[in-house]
Amino acid sequence: MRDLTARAIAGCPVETAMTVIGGCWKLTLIQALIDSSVPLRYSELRDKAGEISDRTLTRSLRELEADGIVKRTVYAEVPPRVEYELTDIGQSLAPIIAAIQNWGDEWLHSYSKLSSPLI
Amino acid sequence: MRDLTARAIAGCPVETAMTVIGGCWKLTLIQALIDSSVPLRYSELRDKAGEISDRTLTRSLRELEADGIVKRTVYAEVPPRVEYELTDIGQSLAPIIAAIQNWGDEWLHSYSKLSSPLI
DNA sequence: CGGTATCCCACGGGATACTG
DNA sequence: CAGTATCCCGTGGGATACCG
Repeated sequence: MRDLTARAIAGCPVETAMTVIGGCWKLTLIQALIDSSVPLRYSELRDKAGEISDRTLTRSLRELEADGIVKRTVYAEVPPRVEYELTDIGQSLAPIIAAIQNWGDEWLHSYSKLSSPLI
Repeated sequence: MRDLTARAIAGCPVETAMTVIGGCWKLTLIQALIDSSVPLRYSELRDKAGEISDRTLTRSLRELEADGIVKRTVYAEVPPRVEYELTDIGQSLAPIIAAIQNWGDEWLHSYSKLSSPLI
């Protein structure tokens, strides 16, 4: 990827967005938080996301936190509890994700028509 | 990335879309074709995209073609001429790209407020 | 003009094991 | 419970050189 800070941020907002929400899991995690509308714990996110590995889940969440998309709250309890929720700017991704989702459906239909059946 | 065929296509349309339009250059190329509204030649796309390498440009275009997003037309002339244009499903990405672009702008503003100035 | 070929690197992501 | 640590691999993308 072209240097995210120099090119994406200075030049093209599309690339900025793709950098921030890029990586296959991030939209999935954001979607999970949108769906729940209430803060989710680490293990809840892991369950909802599917087959994500702990390492990838942690890294994705930390990047989303660093980019201001999610808010991470640690409760000093035993056993430990950590909750994740969307920030305002994170919430504002909802319509985009919905649009991408619809387009993905459309694409799938048109694609399966013009080529041999998938799988 | 989780196997694009098995998981993305079978499961989640968001991942399907991200697979098809993923990679940092694809949206940029699609955007260029949307902006022009007339077929573009290879060299025109290269100029509009910015600093893309030939190899990456060719590969991206071929993938977009394989996924039914762009149509590639070769004219048997000397010197050779190849034109690229969006398919219908490719055109339908326009609102999504616009949405992503707006979000990228928004994010940039909110982000530069909550952290130290970029660059 | 519109590509290929070859080589190389960075990084997202998985697997496994371990911990405060 | 919510992670870290370590290792490994596939792929996107750049650099350079060459071709019909």
